[in-house]
Amino acid sequence: MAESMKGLHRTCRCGELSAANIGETVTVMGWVQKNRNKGGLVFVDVRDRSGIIQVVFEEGKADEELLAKAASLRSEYVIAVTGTVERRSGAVNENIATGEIEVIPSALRILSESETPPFPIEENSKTKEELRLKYRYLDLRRPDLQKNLMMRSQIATLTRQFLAEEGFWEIETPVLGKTTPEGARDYLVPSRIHPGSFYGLPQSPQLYKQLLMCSGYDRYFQIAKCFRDEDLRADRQPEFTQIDMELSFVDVDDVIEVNERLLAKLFKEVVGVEVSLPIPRMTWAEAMNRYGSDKPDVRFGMELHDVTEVVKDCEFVVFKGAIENGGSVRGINAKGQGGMPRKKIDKLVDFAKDFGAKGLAYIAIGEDGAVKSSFAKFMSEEEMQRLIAAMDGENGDLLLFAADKNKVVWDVLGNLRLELARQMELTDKNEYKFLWITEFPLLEWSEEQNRYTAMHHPFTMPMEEDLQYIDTDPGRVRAKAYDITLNGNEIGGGSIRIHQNEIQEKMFEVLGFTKEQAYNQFGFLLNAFKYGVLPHAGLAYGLDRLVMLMAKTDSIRDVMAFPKVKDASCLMTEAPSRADEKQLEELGLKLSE
RNA sequence: GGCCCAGUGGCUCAGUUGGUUAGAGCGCCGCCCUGUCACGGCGGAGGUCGAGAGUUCGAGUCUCUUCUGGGUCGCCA
Repeated sequence: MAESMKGLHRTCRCGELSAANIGETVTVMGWVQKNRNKGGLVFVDVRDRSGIIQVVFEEGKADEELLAKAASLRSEYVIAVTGTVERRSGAVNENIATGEIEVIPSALRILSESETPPFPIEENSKTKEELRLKYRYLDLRRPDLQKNLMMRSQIATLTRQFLAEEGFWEIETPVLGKTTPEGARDYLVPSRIHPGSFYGLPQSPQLYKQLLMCSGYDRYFQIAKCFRDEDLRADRQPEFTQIDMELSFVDVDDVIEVNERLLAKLFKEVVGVEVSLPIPRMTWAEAMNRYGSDKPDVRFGMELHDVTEVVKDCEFVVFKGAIENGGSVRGINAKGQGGMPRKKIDKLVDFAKDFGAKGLAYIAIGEDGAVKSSFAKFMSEEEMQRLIAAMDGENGDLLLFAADKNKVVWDVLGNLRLELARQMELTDKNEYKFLWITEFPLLEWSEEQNRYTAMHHPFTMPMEEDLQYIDTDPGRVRAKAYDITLNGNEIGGGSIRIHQNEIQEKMFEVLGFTKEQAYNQFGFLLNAFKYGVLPHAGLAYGLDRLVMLMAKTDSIRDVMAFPKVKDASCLMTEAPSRADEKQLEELGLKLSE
């Protein structure tokens, strides 16, 4: 039978008690973690978000009724205990923070009973995620999730504090906005008042924050919910949170400077990591050439070597063909992996094929210097030696080569490099290596759409010195865009925005928009730009991903309270669900099936 | 949309080349136990082996289909 807490007042949380409280009378409330009944002596562990405290019911000290009540406690009952804090008369438990004290109770109330939970409420759960997500409210009782969400809260609080001190105003922007065809697929919300019309949920507050700059708000930030209707990944959810900011009258260095100090503060205060400033910068071109990635993990080397020049005259058709088609031949050197069994190398070849490679050429150098290679028969001895030398190949090394269009070669070797690092255990989760990536290409050719698309977004400022190529060679134009990366993850990105109407219109033209289409979609921005628009720039972090890295987990779901599963549904609420006929009718919607 | 992995009592798992009545640990229920904290002792309950079809004298095990969850490619300005 559930009892009332009337007349009781919680004096502190369980884990807040220490030897300093010895002798005090306290009232704690929480969940029964464990009941250890020794007969005339009952130990009850009480848990709340702060930790665990042991309560000891002893025959003689506690009356018979109290002892019987204690014995009746089961896991996850909610109880209130009033008693005195005492030094443990038994052994100290070194494993918990309150291990040298215990509460000797004078009163016990059962505020709520509980069914046996479907899985144990404990740290380092081994229970399948599927079940934990169905009972997320129980999963969230576990200390590891509580720790992660506490860290998330701390990060949000520190961010607000820091940005406020730097002169940023926190301003909310609409969630019901205008749908835009550029970029990711929008979530649509039907309008009841305008049947057939839809709001789009924001993929980011991009346009609103630019307009706020136009309106003179100078510095804005928001911890903003964003939505993208695309397939999920371990680090991607359909709704996620950005730390979003925008600044007026600034250039690249200004944005980077304030953000470096923000990152340094967060890492220092939340995880005790000193970030040495300034954070190194690397151009996109250098990142691709050295690491095959625009978010390189620089905790380890294994850089790409461009060997196109070395092999350009050889008879190996794979290399030759790639070069003749305007591509390149590049390789990576997996140090000490020369003895890798053939089967494992074949697995790497399959891995490479997943990223578009037609194959993977290799040279395995034995400890004795004997060379095994998939293409040795097409090369002279001298060509082989030159290639090995170009790769810094030594005895015991495994050299892997990709030959194709640059984009494919980068992608294949960039990912292969990460896979090998994983196999060779070259990375350390406790090491944090930040890197800015700058000078991204402005545009990207889309085979599917047969046109250029914006690599960042259509409001990104081209680099002045490249503007001359925008008509003749648009792919060559670099952007004033920057990403902040950490250990091979993009944790944030931003750009200087276009603030000249003629450049903005030019941009839409290059993207294949007619003037009419551009005004139809973004007219409010283009119009705003007619009335005194200032230079401005911004940046946005993926908060979930940032917390994930700081909490050292592998899944974004571990740092969100109520995440969705792979097919974007929620196992707990069973959202999304079908709307009833009346709702659909009001919205003017008819389903086709 | 493609590919890969997993699904066996409440939880985590084992289950041999297809072969009697599918096991273990934890949890749960009952009894006992005054210093436990992974408490201990004794006893007990609990399974359509994700679902469906097929092969077979016989399927947890083999085949096909399907469902659920995870990872990933495409996709994600």
